Amino acid sequence: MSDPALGENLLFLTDEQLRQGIEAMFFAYRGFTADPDRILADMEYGRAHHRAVHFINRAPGTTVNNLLAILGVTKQSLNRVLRTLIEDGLVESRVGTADKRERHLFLTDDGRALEQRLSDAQRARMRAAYRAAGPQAVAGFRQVLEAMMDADMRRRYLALKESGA
Amino acid sequence: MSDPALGENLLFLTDEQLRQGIEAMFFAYRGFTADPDRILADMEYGRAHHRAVHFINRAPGTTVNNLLAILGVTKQSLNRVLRTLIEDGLVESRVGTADKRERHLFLTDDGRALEQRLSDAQRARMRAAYRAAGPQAVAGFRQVLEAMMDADMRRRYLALKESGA
DNA sequence: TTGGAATGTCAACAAGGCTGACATAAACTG
DNA sequence: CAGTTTATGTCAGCCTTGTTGACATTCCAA
Repeated sequence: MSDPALGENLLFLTDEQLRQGIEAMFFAYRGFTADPDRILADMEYGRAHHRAVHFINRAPGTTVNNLLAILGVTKQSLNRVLRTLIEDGLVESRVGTADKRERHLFLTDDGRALEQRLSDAQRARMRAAYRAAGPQAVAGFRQVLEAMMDADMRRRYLALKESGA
Repeated sequence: MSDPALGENLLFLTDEQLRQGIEAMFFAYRGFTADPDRILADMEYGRAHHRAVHFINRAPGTTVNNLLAILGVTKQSLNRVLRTLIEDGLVESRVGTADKRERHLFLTDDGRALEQRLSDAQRARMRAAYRAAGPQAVAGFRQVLEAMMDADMRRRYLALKESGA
């Protein structure tokens, strides 16, 4: 188990190392969501609205079904969130041209403004963490996260990554 | 912004890189919680129970107040969870000896059994991700996560890490 | 003895998940 | 064309897990 005479050094796979990684994920995710959460707490919105706005901004014109798959929630849950965002004029829903059953989602100017506020806050923390850890650590960070995803989520993540840059 | 003639290569700090990191965190955290969630779904328990059981196992005899601070929830929320765990015989609450106001929390044999099931599942995914990414990536992963935490959470995380190994 | 700390409990509420059932319109298929 | 499937929306209700506020108990410490 802890025999250092292995052909390869596998000490990073001990239960204790894994547990530390698990706890690091837990505490880090709290920090990750803390700043946008603080902004949203002053509004009638929550984390679910943030996620919707983020991915609509990321893929303008996305359909409801696509957003559903990315977010991994039910249409009822998403619809509740989208309805308020549309009512409040942050999101616009346009009937599809090719397929009129589909609704294509876009951020309005107000929606983009909110998205900016939220992602500025979240990126600021991310940037500080990246800068503190350095480019090599960041590469490792991304590798481990990708390996941790479910296969279908990894596909979606990689597709977004491609489309972005 | 994207001038490659900088003294240091800071391309890993572009908004696009940061956004990819943000999305990686989102998708990876879903994977991170998926396996324990599946186990808990078959019981009357949720993710909050998992967290409580995890940290009681990690620091046996911890007080309610300490657990409160680690989990970052209100005592009412935690109490609801603890009550069911105690009623179901998974957690034991012992009145403190030095300070009889305090309750010290311990897992029972049944509690340890559940903790094992949950952490085995979570560690299995973590182990696969670690193995796929390799030790150097894991080191970077941990560095970035630590830098992402709030300062007080980082203190708690490091204290746990010390105590563990 | 009195004030404050640690804990527990009751009540009420909100966000955001979920399921099930049903409606509508559009597209597809035989 | 008739029937089925798909995409979406909506209503109703439920669960978990977070919140606040109020109040009781117990006990330590000044």
